[in-house]
Amino acid sequence: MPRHTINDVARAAGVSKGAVSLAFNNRPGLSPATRERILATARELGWTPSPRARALSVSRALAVGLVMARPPETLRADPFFPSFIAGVESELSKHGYALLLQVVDEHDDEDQSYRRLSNEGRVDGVFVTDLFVDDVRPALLAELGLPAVIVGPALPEPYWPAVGVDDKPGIAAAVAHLLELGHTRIAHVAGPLEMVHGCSRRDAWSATLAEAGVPEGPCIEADFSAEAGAAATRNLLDLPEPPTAIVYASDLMAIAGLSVAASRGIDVPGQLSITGYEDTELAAHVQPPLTSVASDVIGWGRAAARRLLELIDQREATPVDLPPPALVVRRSTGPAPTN
Amino acid sequence: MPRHTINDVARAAGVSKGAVSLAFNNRPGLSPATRERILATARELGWTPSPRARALSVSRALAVGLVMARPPETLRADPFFPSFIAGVESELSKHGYALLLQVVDEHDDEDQSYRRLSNEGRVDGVFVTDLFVDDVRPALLAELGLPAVIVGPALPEPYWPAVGVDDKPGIAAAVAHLLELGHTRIAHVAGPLEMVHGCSRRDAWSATLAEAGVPEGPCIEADFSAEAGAAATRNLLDLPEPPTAIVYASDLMAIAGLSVAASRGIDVPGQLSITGYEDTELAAHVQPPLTSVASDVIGWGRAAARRLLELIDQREATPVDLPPPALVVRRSTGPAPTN
DNA sequence: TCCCGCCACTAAACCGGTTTAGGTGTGAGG
DNA sequence: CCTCACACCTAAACCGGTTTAGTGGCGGGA
Repeated sequence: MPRHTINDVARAAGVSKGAVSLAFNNRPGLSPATRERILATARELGWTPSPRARALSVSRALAVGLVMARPPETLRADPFFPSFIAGVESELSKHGYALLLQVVDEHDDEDQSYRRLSNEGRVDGVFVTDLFVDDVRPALLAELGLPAVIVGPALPEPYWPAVGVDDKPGIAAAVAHLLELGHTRIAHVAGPLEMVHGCSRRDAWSATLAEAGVPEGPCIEADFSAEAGAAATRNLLDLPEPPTAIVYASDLMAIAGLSVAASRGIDVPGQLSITGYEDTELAAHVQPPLTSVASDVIGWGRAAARRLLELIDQREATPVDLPPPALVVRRSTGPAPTN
Repeated sequence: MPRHTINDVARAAGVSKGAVSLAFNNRPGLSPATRERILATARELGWTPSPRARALSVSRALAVGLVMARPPETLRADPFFPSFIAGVESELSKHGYALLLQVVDEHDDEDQSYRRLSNEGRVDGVFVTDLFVDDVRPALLAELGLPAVIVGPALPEPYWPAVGVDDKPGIAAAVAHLLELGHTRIAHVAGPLEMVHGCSRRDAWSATLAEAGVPEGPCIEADFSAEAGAAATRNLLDLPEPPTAIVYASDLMAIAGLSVAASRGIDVPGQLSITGYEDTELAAHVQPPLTSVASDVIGWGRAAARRLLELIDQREATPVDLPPPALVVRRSTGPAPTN
């Protein structure tokens, strides 16, 4: 069956196609009666304006892009994207927008990706995730004139539209929790420090300790992967004076760390307390259940999408208020060993 | 800067825009010299045909859709999609196609999603994942006339284009491995049996045991989530004669199971052997490292994309040959307890 | 009574490609 | 010398919407 077009609706309603367009974009210039008649006719015919044609004439793509630049290996276990995308989608679909996904392996390709998306006009805006400290992408996107929302903790330059849950309160809560339990040698297994969210979590850990007047424990840089988390843990435990608590920058690393401790016969939380970040589904189902930091990733996605659409339409930014990340205390944290 | 259009190129090359189109779709009717001149001019101007306009005139969307219908909660920890999407994308981008993503919470919404994607003409085809036994979607898509590729183990009706790694060999390998180790009470924690991949893994487990002449151990239906995996494990261990080995339909459930065993002081693999499915990154980093079944999900995504594009273009299907899933033996499996 | 302005609406141009129906120039065949 | 076919290219229609310029009718003020 050949789909209906605006012409069919116009003919059926006895008006010009211009009128149909006016009715559907509820623009002034039609009598209420005519408007209603047109809408009714369209409903009857089951007609809906074609995004393809609309996109061409309004010179908009009616889609936004998300480029995931991690190697698939790292991507595999990432619990963040599916939830984030769910939130994004729920907002986009309300406005007739679609989400275009790209996955590239190399960071070089990522630039190309944005370039192509932009000058093929496939998207009207993009999300930028996994920002690096000194990332070139904001500059690139500015040059391309492509609206972009940075997904992640706030940046130094506040004028760049970033939407994100500040991870500081989450990490701070974890550190505070450990301090309360009497720990004084609190280590950190960080994400890559060249990444903004790796760096900001490390800073939060460091700042919280400083505020409490407790000397900073050792910090090892890892890359959010289980492998690296395990290696970092081994290094920490091999220290002459190993920490009594480790704050990990991700659940994945924390779970790997848990397993390293177990394999060495180190009791968690008796001899070692461990906290994760992200509150993966699995966190509650490892042994012992992992204390972690949970944030509302879906709401975050929704907020980011809303902001991006505002940017595209050059509308005023509505303030986003996301709940701060919350510490979920489980059994991987306990009183500092007394010896 | 205003982007260039086909008209600019035509003018610059001193030809009509029709000629430019011919050159770019390398269609006959141009002398090699002219063709080359046009392409050179375009290259110089940095012009590339606009998918928007192309989509309108060829009546194609130049995009395909993927609808993820799981509740975000289940989606969160799913290691499948990111890799799969990476594979899909790598194939699509070669052909100027884009991937449109939708996430819906309810299965009812999923139908709506496909309907909308189809009759808004947003996509030329879709992937169908997480197929149910007696799923209505194939019928719906057939009715809509929307090309679709089912992602998952092969279906009863072979004429429906399905691309997937048959999970039978993987599960069979796991069961065979356990049998070799002397296990005779081998249980299964299944995915939802109303889902094709839940069902097919259960069947594979059952069939392999039958072929070996070993009586079927208990089978508990779960839903691929960690929570359900843990509950199922508790049930199995509470049996008067608990199994000595459990084959899980997913790593997530297996890891949760591992943790249940640990919390009860049951030694894995001394008293209980455990296998997962999917070979998540974490599998190698839990305690003990999990024996699991790995498949080439990226290659799978690539194959599915290739098939879908063929379907859309009404081309002949090139045979897909994906490596069968392979058993990765780690330390969660060992000889059956002797008592 | 005439003119002006406004409302409701239509006709046509436009977005940027593809595609089809010609149109021109050249060489071969009769 | 005329015709015909063919190779090469152009002009214009088309995809399905949006948008702008313009038209007809009607009420109100002078």
